[in-house]
Amino acid sequence: MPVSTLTDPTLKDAHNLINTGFEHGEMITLVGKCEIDYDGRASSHLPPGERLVILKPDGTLLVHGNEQRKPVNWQPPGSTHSAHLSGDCLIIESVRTSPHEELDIMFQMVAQASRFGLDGVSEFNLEGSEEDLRQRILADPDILETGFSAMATERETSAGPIDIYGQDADGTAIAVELKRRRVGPDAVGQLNRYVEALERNRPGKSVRGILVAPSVTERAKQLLASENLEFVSLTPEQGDTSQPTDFSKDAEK
Amino acid sequence: MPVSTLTDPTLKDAHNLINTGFEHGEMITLVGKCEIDYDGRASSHLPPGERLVILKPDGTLLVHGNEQRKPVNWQPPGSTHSAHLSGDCLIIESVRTSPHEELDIMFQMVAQASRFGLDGVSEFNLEGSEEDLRQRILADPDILETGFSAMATERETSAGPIDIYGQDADGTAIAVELKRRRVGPDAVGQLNRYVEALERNRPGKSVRGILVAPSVTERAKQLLASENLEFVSLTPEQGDTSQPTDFSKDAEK
DNA sequence: GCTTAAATGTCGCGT
DNA sequence: ACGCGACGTTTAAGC
Repeated sequence: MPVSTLTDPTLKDAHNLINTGFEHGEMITLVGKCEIDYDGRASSHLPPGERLVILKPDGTLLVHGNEQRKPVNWQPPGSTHSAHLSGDCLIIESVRTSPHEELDIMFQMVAQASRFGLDGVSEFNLEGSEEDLRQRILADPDILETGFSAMATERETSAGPIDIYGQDADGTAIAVELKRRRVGPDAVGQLNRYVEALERNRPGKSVRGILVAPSVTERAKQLLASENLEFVSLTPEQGDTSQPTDFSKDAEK
Repeated sequence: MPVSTLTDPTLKDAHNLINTGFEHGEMITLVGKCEIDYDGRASSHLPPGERLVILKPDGTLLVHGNEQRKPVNWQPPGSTHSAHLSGDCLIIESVRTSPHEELDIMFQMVAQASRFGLDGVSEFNLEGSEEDLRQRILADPDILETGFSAMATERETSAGPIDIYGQDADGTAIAVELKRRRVGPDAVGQLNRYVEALERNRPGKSVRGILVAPSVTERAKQLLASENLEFVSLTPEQGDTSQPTDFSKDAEK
């Protein structure tokens, strides 16, 4: 796993390293003082400052400062990168199409330039997702409500797809919206759209709407009540008995 | 702007560099082969593979592969990092509290280790945000609708804050929801929640709801119609006459 | 600290 | 390519 690193290189040497990295489809990192312009979905300008710049072979570009998880500037995968020297600056240009977005990084000084290859993507499985919550309910529908039976997942309505569509012991239709974590008003609005869409399609017949999540906020609880929707507390993970002290914040139906 | 870099260091030397970086409040980057476990809001495991790891002095941790804008694993700012040698591994531990989240990175091999300081945050102003759109309307309310007058921004309702609350030439109340880009059903649901909250609070009096965005999707248009809500096409930027070919996709009131 | 909604959100999946 | 919704969303602002 070879890494080529230049410390305090001339801009010309940094430029050469970058181009070699491009040719080999490698990762490139640059540390130095630079000024940055972005124009695309929005636009921004960063005055000269010290940053870490990362170029990935898939066209991703990241600019990181010394704080925050989010890059201060970036380009998404698929962008096209190029580097050139102009006067006393090393300029990195990144262009994306559809939508058109452009990012220009002007380096006054490069303190470090590196290039290296990384192996491809490896197996990665995340546990605790909304999909896990769905599987939990489909495997044992009674945990949602005694007598519940699932009839479809991702059932289409004019307002969008319902996570689980089913019926209760009486045969009344139920729309179930799943959330992996505590929810606010947005999730209630989502469920409400689906229920209203179903009711518009089957006039006269009522449809129950059930929001399934670990818990709901107070405002969401009020909205559920005013829309005549229901809530069932479930987590994606089976034996999740976390935060017993937070029990007071769990909203019940 | 001093950068200390080690190429193909022993794990012991890499360990020393990391601890020195911690002491000095510096950025640290590591390139090497590692295995990663995460447990917190969800949980995941990454088998051994080559990655770029970034540690920021504010407690941020990023793990990047050779693709994607998003890190494959991370810890948010405020996390606590530590490094130690264990057998033939260099282990980085990161812990976050509230919620408790833990990330363990086990390096089998380090190809590059660096530490360097970056100067603080600098001026950064983004243009084209929803706030810009709001300013545009407040400066000239007629661009929304002739006779419109704004009475409040972020006006609170039982369903949440309305972007702009005002009235039309007839004195009828209007809730305005702003979006900086083309919107889907979620934005319609949001506006609808606000309008219904206002109507619940002032029974008998009707409230108009206007969604302001560059354009809406077809489904959103249908939802607007079924909820009796309106749409006005505006962009955050003044002279934004982009995508004339997309005009057919702009929904009109 | 919790809630709420914006974001250059990003990302994957479906049409 | 666009629509749609999940995401360990992250982040900021208000309370």
